[in-house]
Amino acid sequence: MTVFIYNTLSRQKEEFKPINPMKVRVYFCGPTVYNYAHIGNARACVVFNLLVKVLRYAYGAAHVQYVSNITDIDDKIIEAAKQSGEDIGVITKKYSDIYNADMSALGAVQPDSQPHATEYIPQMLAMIGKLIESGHAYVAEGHVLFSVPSFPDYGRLSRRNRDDMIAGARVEVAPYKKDPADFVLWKPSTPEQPGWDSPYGRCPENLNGRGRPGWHLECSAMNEAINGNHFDIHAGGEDLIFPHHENEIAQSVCAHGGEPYVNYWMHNGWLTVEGQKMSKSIGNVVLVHDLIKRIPGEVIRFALLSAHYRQPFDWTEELLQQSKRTLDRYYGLLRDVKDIEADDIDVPQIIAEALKDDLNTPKAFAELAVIAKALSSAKTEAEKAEAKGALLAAGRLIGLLQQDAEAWFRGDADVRVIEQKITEIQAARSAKDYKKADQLREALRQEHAVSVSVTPSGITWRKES
RNA sequence: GGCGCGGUGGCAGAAUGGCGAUGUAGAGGACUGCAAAUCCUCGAAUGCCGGUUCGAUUCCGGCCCGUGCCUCCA
Repeated sequence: MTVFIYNTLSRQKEEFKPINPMKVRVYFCGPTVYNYAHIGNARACVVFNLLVKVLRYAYGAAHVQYVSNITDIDDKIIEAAKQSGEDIGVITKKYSDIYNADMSALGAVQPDSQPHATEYIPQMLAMIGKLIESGHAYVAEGHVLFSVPSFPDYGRLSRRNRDDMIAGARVEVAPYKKDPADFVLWKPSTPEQPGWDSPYGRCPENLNGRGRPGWHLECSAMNEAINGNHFDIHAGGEDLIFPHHENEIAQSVCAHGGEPYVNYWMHNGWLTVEGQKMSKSIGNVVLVHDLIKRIPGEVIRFALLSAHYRQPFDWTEELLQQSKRTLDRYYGLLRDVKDIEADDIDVPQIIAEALKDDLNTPKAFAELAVIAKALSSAKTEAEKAEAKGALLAAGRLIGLLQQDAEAWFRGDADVRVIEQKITEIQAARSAKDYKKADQLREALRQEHAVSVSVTPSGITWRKES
């Protein structure tokens, strides 16, 4: 039952104690939708999706609430709209749909709730109102700013103090900030920019007071509305520790009279591509959307989970190919026992324990390999049924190996045509006309990218990728 | 400059105060008309220097190397 989680707040692995075990609440910082999701976005999504699966396994599916947002108002989106000439709503709809489709392809389940920032503007304004009232925020030149000195605990998550931040600041401090560390809750919009009516920022340039939220505010407001003032787990990439999550804590705690915000903060490690930082300027951004055109999503999922989520992770073509080979092997084993009914058993405890121990997926994968070994070397039907059951149960929890084994190897091949050729090969082999059989095999490879294997129980084939 | 993370066999990647998993790649063998798959066997690793200890890869200190955040970022 016990789940252990590495908590960024304490920088230690801790036993997870839910506020209410009947309703464990998890929030994962979702994407800003103005572009395709890249493999780094996918890592975070897949990892914390697995966390939700593991929590559901431990606490019961009905007792875990998984919330992940869509940021659909942001200056980057405004910029993208200007560039493409498309309406902001069109862009955000398009890319949030693509995001969800791409993540589904990686076996990520949809969150129970996927709030959009623009649906929570009234809640954000209400929160701003509370912060101003309580002296934690102030209005200046059309902006509303959070007053960092008003929150003594500021910096606890990211372990930095204000003096350090000011000393290391690389950006010029906006003149309207009372304190250099203060951050924006609300900012004025020009007539062309999207904006919502607000009591703030009425000035000669902005007579109607229209404005838009700062980046950090949405998560605080949406969590307040959906997860409550105080909930269990908040997750995201490690780059979000500062300033995003630090600021969220400040807003939420101060808006709620000092009530704690989140008990466990989880952050996944950064990802590089072939040893380099992924960046547009290098041109090595790996998009999930492109990847799934040539590789099964399950292979990508396997690759992403092959390293521990907090470790730095290098995304390489070799890793991808190795992941493919491993899954091929497992599905091959499952295909060999396709006529044996799997025992209906629970997830092997050693695997469940590994996953409950701060998502130790490499350990879980190692044990998966041990089970696969047991399956491949099983002698009796009973042994095979048991090992098959264990492999499938473990795969179900991790989100792997749930496809039909035959279908896995067929890919997009034309089954009828291939099967016809296989029959011909079979006939040639029966007649011991190996030359003809080999010619037919070679033809299948050339024309259909299909490789044929002869096994004691018959001929199998697979589509090569 | 401030804060943080990492350095384990060719590669990937866990764990651990005392026998260092697992996968992959490699070598040999079995099986096979051939090939593939599978099975059996094998070699191969804790960045450097100190300290604590009977014993350190693990704990502590220093160093080197790599890397992230401090500005939008998963």
